[in-house]
Amino acid sequence: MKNAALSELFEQMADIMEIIGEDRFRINSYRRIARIISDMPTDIEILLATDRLAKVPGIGKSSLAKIEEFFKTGSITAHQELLARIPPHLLELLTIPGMGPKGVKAVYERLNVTSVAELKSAIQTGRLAELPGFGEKKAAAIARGIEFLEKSTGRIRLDQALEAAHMVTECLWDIPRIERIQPAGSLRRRAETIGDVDILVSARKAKARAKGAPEQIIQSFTTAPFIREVLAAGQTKGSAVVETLTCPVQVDVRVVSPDSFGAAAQYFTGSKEHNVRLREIAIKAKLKLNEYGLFKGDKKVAGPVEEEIYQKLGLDYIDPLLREDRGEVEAAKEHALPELIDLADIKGDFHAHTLASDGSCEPSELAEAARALDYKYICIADHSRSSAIANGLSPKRLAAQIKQIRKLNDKLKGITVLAGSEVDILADGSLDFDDKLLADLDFVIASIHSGLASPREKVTTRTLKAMDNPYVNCIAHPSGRLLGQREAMDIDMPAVIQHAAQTHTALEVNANPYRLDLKDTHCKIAIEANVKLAIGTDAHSAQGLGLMPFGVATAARGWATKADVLNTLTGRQLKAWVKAKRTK
DNA sequence: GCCGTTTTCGGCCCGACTGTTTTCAGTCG
Repeated sequence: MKNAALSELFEQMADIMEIIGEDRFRINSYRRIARIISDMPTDIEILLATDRLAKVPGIGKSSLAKIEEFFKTGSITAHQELLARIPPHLLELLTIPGMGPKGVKAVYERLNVTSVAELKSAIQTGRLAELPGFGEKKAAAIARGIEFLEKSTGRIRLDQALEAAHMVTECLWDIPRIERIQPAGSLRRRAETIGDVDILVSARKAKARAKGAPEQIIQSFTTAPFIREVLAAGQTKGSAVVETLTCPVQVDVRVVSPDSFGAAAQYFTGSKEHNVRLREIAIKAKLKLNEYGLFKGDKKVAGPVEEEIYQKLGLDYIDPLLREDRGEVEAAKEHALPELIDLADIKGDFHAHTLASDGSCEPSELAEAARALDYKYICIADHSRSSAIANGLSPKRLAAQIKQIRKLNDKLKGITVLAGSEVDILADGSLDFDDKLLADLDFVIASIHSGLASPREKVTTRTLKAMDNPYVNCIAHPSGRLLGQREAMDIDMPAVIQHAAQTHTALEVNANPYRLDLKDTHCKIAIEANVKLAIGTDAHSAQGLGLMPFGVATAARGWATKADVLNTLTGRQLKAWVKAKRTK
């Protein structure tokens, strides 16, 4: 699948066009195309071959020709021509915070700077500060930007963003007269990774310079003990780097007035693309939408309450989890939004490890923790023998564990422990345990833990073959990715989804914030193909069961309703669901 | 470059903060 590579080409063309000063609307459409392609859950080559690509909004004749050329020749002439106009490493300068296209153009044309290293030296020798439009402070800011870039790992995981948000929120609640605090941005949308954390605050009116006045709120934030560096501190906006246990996180705090709180929440939650769609609708209705409210002329028609913004635009309320411009605006118009799965719908967890493999709890402790969460069942799914590094169970040890779990269930009330396994899918697609043993289990999840870098054909066939087994109920972490650490396998996900539908196999939504696998867009095509999602925390401890909300959010971002998620079944319904495949 | 229930031409989202500026451009989200 070449979506990512192709998207990158369009992004690069847009970057270069910005530096050389092309028409900004033209640039925008290139960026839009890049996003459409990277968001696309299906292989773009297939869309192209089946004449469906031309129907995708945002892709016109010109870009269609470029995409065709890409698949015919492996490159795009227009891209090559643009590349030839700038030095090879110039685009890297754009990734430096504080350096935009105009800045890059200036340092290149006037100082002949063509790389980050050369820019560094231009700062050190003072040449950058002398450049018109620059100055001492700007040069220093760019130097810090380079330093930040060299240290930072880019985007952070959801759990890390939540930790930073929690630290700042706790500190803000200490300020008198604070009324509301609302994390916004990609964190509120529960995107799989987060760039920076946005937090909105409103306070009851306070006298100027009193605690609770906007500037004072920003000051309380930027002088908090966990702040490593202040990036900006204005009247209503503060931006700073928060030092969390695991990593530095950029946090933006914005103070908004209560009568604009809903509009601000809408605006700062995004996504950018979703907001652009909303503003287009506003303009067509002769309204103006900004972070202060929805206006008809000078009159504010909505502002304090987020729901009212949508209502006044003629839309059903759109859950933040759906605000990605992936069809939610159209659905809201037609009253066709899904009723999203909610944490309260979850009746059990399909993926937990015990001391028997690499977990830290006994089954009984996990059962207690699951009961505390109001679950009806929890599936113990320890590793199988091939995952030797995780102390995977031999057939003999698994048989003993099954007995142990049956015994435990005799004693337990209100919760059922399901005997399961996270059985390894071996290199040839066969499983680590024979069918006879698997038949004794209540629920079987199968997954790949080795050879993740194998070619597409291989990993795909392995997964498809595993699904053919009548005892495999679910494929765990189907892509194998670890956010920020390991790329997903090159697996043909549409084929996996199609086969899951045919074989009555669920696909896991692994709730661990490192994984979130299936990812949101794949969840959506799985649901459209009538495949059930099984959310599993992959817990290695009792606390690990608490990761469930990440999985629920990811499924919901893929438009999952209660009916799409296996975890909402009662124990009895689940048993019937498992049996249906075995007796097929 | 894309698009059309005002449009096949002429539009295309909006504001805060910063720094370098004597009134605004660049960057960011």
